[in-house]
Amino acid sequence: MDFLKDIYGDYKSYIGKMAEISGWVRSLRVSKNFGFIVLYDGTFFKTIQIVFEEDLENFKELSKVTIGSSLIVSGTIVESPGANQDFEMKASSVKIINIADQDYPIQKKRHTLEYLRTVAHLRPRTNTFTAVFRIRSLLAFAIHKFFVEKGFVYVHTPIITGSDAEGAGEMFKVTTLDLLNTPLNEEKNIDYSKDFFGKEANLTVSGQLAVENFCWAYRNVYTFGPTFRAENSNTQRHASEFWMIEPEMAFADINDNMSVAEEMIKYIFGYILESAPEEMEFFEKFIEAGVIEKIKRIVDSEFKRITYTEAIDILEKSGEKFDFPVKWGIDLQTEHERFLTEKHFNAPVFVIDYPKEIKAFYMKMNKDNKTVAAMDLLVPGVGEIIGGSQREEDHTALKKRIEEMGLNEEDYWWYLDLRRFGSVVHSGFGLGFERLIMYLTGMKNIRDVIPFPRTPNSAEF
RNA sequence: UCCUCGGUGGCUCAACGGCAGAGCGGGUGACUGUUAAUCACUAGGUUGUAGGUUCAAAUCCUACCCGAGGAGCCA
Repeated sequence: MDFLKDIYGDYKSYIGKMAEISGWVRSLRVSKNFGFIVLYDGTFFKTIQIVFEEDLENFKELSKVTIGSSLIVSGTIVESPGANQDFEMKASSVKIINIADQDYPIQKKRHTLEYLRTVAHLRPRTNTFTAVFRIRSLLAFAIHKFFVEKGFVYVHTPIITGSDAEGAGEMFKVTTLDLLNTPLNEEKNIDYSKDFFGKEANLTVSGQLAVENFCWAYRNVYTFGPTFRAENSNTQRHASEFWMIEPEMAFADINDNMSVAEEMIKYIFGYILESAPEEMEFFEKFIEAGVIEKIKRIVDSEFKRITYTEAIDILEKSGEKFDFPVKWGIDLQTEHERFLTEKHFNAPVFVIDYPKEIKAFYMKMNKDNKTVAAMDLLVPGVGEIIGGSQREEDHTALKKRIEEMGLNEEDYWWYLDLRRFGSVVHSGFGLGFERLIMYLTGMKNIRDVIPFPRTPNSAEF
């Protein structure tokens, strides 16, 4: 068996030689005495054109195969007289493996992405999705490669968490209790001591608190896995199940944090440009004109770094009319973020040192006692792609913050312990894997970069 | 969750109170190099669901369901 990946790698050495290819029909055009089949074999983004003539014993049968059918084709690789391909295969025999039923939902025409979501089991066969999901795979590999090369240790933080205090959003409950007959305690609340884990359990919303513990063992660590948010958010950028990359570094402050984030983005983007040129060309042509140039510019550019206070200043002086008035202390709205990254800088920009009131309890208090060492990375088109911070490493200060935010100290006993046994300055961030894919490919909806997306009211497949 | 727009054949859409249509796809046939091939013929519909108004509803009204865009929450 020969593979398109290899043939495309050096097609000239195949010219005039026999080859055998197995794959699926993407398109078929037949005349009286000959026909063309466009075949993909899964190993490469590009397809091969099979030319077949009436001397084939199953010519009649073959000229009736449907889109999606599977074939094994033997023939000679020849230079193609056609304009759209350098080479093609002249078939000497074609074995029909399976003829797709004629109601195959993927047609030889453009479908809307919304329609393709309703046939998510079939959409990876289309050009768009075959490209998206190959990029997704390569990107995951590139992330591991980057961190491993830098000496980070990959930590598998739990998916089911006994902590309901990760502080990043609504959680999905994990239970084996009979929902029609839940045991109640004396206060008439659900008695979780009777549940599977003997306590309340949830799907994780973030691996951060867990991964921080491993910092004290390996210095530089990261977790990369699925996370879950039971938020009823219906946007192009949110899903109920998504993947996050969360590095955490000991002896690293917020500046080190930004440097690693920037280095990582550049590294993985460079990796994709190199390893998936065919897919990127496709996105350039059909999804977002200019996307390749956009990614190249990121790889070569210096990310901007401004403080929240400077950001507010820029927004106030911009003369722009915002729906939400700008004032020091507000949380930046989508329209503000977009203005900064798309209009003002037209580049990725780190915004740091946010007011403590609008950020999480574990973030390092700055000397001004008003702001914390938080950082968000904003990118054009997608908005917030990274959220991170330097962590509060002082035991007393962290306890105080937990109290101030009205949280329950007991829930954080092990997290607080880190600050008692060899505490150090440390920092980390969370990167939305899907948002990264969206930015790279130009795909506009998170549902179209997840194989089987989960969103409110939608868990088909 | 809120605001806006939409739901008509397998897909993409038209018809916007008065005969439910087109292109693509499917089927049948024609065609000696196609590239989303081309050409001819043909089958295919309880107009998202449930009510209501009307002589008459895809079209107007009400509720619900589903989808999209925007907002909030965030990654």
